[in-house]
Order: sequence, then C-alpha cells, then structure tokens
Amino acid sequence: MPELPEVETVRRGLAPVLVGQRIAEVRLRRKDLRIPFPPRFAKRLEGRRIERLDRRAKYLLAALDSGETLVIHLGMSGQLTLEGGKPARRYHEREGLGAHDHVLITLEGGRCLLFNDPRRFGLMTLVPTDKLSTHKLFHRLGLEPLDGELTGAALQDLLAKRKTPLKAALIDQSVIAGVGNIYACEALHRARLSPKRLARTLKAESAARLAAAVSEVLAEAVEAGGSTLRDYVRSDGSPGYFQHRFAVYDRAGERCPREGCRGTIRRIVQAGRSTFYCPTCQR
DNA sequence: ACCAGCTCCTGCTTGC
DNA sequence: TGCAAGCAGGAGCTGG
Repeated sequence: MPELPEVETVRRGLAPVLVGQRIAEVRLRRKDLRIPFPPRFAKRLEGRRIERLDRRAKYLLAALDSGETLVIHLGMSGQLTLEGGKPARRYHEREGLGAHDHVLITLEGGRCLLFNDPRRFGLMTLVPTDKLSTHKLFHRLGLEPLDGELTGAALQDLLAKRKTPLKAALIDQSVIAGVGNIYACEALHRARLSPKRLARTLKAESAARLAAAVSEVLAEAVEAGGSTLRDYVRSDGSPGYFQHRFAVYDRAGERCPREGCRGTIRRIVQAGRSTFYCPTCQR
C-alpha cells in the first residue's frame, strides 16, 4: 500500500512528536507480523530514547540511544497513528482495541504510537544502527529518489541489463527505492513511456525524462500528503489528497488528461499487477 | 544473474 | 439478499 510518499508523510507527522522522546512501555498483541518480532523486542525498546526518525525506501527508521534502530514497514495495509494525549497510560491499557491493533508504543510524554495492520504484510524489527546499510532488508535497495541520486544516467545504467518491461523494473526496489504500483504508472505516463517497453531499450534522453518524472511525481505526492485509496492515513488519522491528481491510476476508460492527447486510459495486467496507461501518448 | 510466478493475510467490491 | 470469487498499494522466495 503505502509507497514512498505515504511513508514520508507518516515520517513527517511522527518526527516532531517522537524525536527526543523516551519509550515508556511496549505492548505486543501477537508474536509476529510478516516476520516474528526479534527476541526481547519490547524490553529492547523500553527506556530507550528516540534520537532520529528517518526513511529509506518504504521503511521508517527510528534510531535509538541504545545503538539499535527500530525498523518499521507498513506493508500493504499498515497504519501508524498517534493516539492519546495527557492521561498517560490510558491508551496503553485500554480494552477494546481493534483486532488489528498489533503494537502499542507508549511514550513517557503519555502519547501512544499505535501500529494497526489488517493484512499483516508489515514488519517491525531491530537492527544495529551501524549495520543498517548492509542488513539484508537494505543492502539491495536502489536509488533514493528524493535525495538527488536518481539521475538519468544512473537510471539508464541500472535499466541497461534488465530484460523486463519498464513497469516491472520501476517497482523493483533494487532499481529505484520506494516506487510502487501507483507511482510507477503515474511516472510512466508523465514520461510518455509505455509500461510494456523493455527496460534495456531506454536511451539516455528517455531515461532522463523518466528519472525526472519519478522524482517529480513523488515530490508532488509528498506535498499532497500521499494518496488515500482505502487504508492509508497520516499519523493524525487524516487522508492524503494526491489520488485526486492521478493521471492514469484507476482511471481505465477515461480520457487521457494529457493536453492534445485524445487517447483513452487502459488497464492491463503485468506480472499479476494492474497497470494503467495511455496507449496513445505512451510509447 | 535474472525473471515470472506464487505466497503470506484480511477485507472490500463485483458478479451471479 | 447472499455468497463466493476476485482483487488490492508489498516483497521474499522458488524454480526455471
């Protein structure tokens, strides 16, 4: 679900509240998400201060004063929201939590970070902060789009050996980190490139256009607070707004919004996932 | 090395 | 109306 813009929006919402705070208590309501929680997970969090809140690809990274980093992935349906205010322990101990409220992290200040994830494709784990970049979750990740790494040349280089359709290459996290199904479709439309085109056939000029399109779409989506289709909300529970600006995603049958193009948006299936594009202007 | 396909899980939408 | 199949924003694993 949440792609880079949604995760970045959650990060921006959480950072002012979490950074500098100490974790008072952690409550796990099951023993695993997509993967098991690490040994003594709650104990390794309790009493620790959160020193930074960063993002890599679609992962949130909370660096702790213990030298470990709490790694969080929202999967398809994960939500991280801030609950409660003054009455410190109330939320943590309350009954009647939702069936999918899996983890509660109560801060010394009294607020509570709640992780809810119906499909349980998300994960939480702990990784030594100085070993993050070599950890198996991170070592294969590709270019980080909002950090200036995503240049036309770098992208062309990564795509050069790939025999997959462009769309499949774009959602491959070892090429560009953080792009998922929605923003891949949007970026390809903006770059006027067909999702079916073979990745390695991209010339420098097209690769540059695609690199720029990905960066622009993601940046605009972050500005809009992400896209809310069904599950995604910001940390305060409010929705994002970028879905209203989709050019192609979930718009099969509609007229292509590109000026001067009279095409109709089509939905096809690639590698088992929906792709939306305009066959007229995307080549 | 690379790639397509399958899989985990729940809930909403669609079609009979 | 009711029920079952199909589908969903992710990504690791398998086998070719």
